Amino acid sequence: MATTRTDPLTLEVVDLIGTVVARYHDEYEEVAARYGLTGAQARVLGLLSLEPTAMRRIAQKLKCEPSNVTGIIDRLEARGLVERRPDPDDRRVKIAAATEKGRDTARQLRDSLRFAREPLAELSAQERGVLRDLLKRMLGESPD
Amino acid sequence: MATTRTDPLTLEVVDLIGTVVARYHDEYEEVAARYGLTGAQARVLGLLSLEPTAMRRIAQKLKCEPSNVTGIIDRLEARGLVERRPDPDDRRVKIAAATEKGRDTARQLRDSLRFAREPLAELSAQERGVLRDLLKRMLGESPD
DNA sequence: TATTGTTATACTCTATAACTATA
DNA sequence: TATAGTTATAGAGTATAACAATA
Repeated sequence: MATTRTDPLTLEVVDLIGTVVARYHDEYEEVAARYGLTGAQARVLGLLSLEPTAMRRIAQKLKCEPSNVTGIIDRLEARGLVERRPDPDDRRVKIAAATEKGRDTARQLRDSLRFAREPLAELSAQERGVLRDLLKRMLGESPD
Repeated sequence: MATTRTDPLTLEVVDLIGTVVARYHDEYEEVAARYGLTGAQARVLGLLSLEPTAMRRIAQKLKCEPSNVTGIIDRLEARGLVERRPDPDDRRVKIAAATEKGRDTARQLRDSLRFAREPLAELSAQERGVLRDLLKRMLGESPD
């Protein structure tokens, strides 16, 4: 394989992306904490606010072991943000679903995440379009 | 304050940035694990490979409490990657420094982080320049 | 037999509070 | 008295292994 040269420009962009990642992550944790949630809890609640999901599938999306999901859902359920439902097709499966309160919280949380939105306001529509296209090409085609 | 409109293009870019953040984070953890390090340990080792740093300053850079740094440095020190040195100017202060083995590991680790480099190879030099400028404007002027 | 979710265990990261040795 | 680092403690996320219920 061809060695990727690391010219100064590439290194600068890599560094900028690192900064974006750090800032995004910090803000996500901070906003989650504002709602009394950990980052992992906020991510799961965000997932479930889109659609009810089986425990095992949640683990896949989080890239962690299924055993960990039990505790995260336990804590969200204890606060009335999530509930476990049986799967009518397979009695082994439990489906976690956001309650109405959970969906409310998820929406507020999403609205509070200004990071990726306010800085973008600095850019014109055309520039945002360019940024979109460049990011898309960086990320390549990898539908999850 | 003016409400930030969230037009479809902005939302798309926000989503793309979220994907970049997730992928970057996952790869960082995975590469660290390949060297038997946790993400936090790898980040600290990376810092110390650039310059020896007092415990308190490490906590500031990690945005965590100083008490946590003790354990992280303990574990890195137990593996011979880091050492504690006294500060000649203030006997309360301990300065953590990467050993030669630690600097080696940090360099290998850095070289293994292909994420932000290989995808950029998809872009021309001019496009990387555009991306750099857009990211810089997004991030604004905030020297750490 | 294989799979789903859970439990039990151990490790790391995290914040808080109390302690020590310096300043 | 204030500060740097540590220790003690508790909560949370993580992986691994073993288990019950179901397929």
